[in-house]
Amino acid sequence: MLEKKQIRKTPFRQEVLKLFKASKNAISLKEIERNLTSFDRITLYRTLKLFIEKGLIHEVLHSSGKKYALCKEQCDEHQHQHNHLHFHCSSCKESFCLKTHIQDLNLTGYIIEQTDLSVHGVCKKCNN
Amino acid sequence: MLEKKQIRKTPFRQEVLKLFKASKNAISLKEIERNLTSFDRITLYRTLKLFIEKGLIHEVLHSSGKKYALCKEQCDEHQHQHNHLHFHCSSCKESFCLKTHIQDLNLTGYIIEQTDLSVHGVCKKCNN
DNA sequence: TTTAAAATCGCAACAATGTTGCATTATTAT
DNA sequence: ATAATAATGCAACATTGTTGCGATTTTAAA
Ligand SMILES: [Zn+2]
Ligand SMILES: [Zn+2]
Ligand SMILES: [Zn+2]
Ligand SMILES: [Zn+2]
Repeated sequence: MLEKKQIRKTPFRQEVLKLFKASKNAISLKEIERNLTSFDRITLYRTLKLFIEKGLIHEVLHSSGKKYALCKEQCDEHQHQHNHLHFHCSSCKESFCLKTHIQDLNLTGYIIEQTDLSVHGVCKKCNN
Repeated sequence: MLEKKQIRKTPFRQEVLKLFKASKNAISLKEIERNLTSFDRITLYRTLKLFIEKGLIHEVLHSSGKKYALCKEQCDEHQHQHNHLHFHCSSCKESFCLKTHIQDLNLTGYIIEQTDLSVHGVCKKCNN
């Protein structure tokens, strides 16, 4: 998986990737740090930056901070192509990547490279 | 305008609001700081926080940092209700609030409180 | 296998932004 | 005018982002 994205395989990167694979939802920097046996802050920073650049993970933006999640689509070093939305639950604070289709946006004259749809509310589980 | 949003009128807040009124697009913290005659970092931080809480301005999220823009809709202390998208131009680095209609999202079981659509690309002006 | 090149890592150092407490000052209502 | 209330300015600290550089590790070549 790392090789496929042209990322050199190292023990630390494998551990970080393993963490992402085990995470159902997007995870914050703190959550990542908590779940690593040991880590260097800067190395982790550069690892995440590289993973993003290579199209392995993508950022999930939120007013209170960033989260990160594996890319499910065909993202690469040139572009992130996501057609899913990010749902932020105000109750459990989780951020989900949900499949959806964003309509064609009527933006004549603009070149659209990437769209990100962020939705805030209460998720299925918390709405029971 | 401040009174309408139940924000106490002070010289500093008036100057910040004036800045927002004069800005066509969303502005970053640095841009705000650059355009104030003098400022205290913490007071500015709290002013922006208050303006957001009271529904006077809204955050415009971007991977490289936040920007802020006046709310054009009927936002208040309870909720921000935006139906526009944020276009981030990779050329001029400006962030525009553009009017659009977001389709009904097929999210059965979820409670939707707020949606934010962020689009990255090249704006009209830079695409000439 | 040995060696050289290239990339990664770990640390220091610093920048930017976010956040709280508290004493002082300004605003508002009585 | 006075008292209550809120805003301000400062110190202090937390979090995250970012770069440089030497040491270490990985990869490729000889
Ligand atoms: Zn992606
Ligand atoms: Zn996602
Ligand atoms: Zn708003
Ligand atoms: Zn906007």
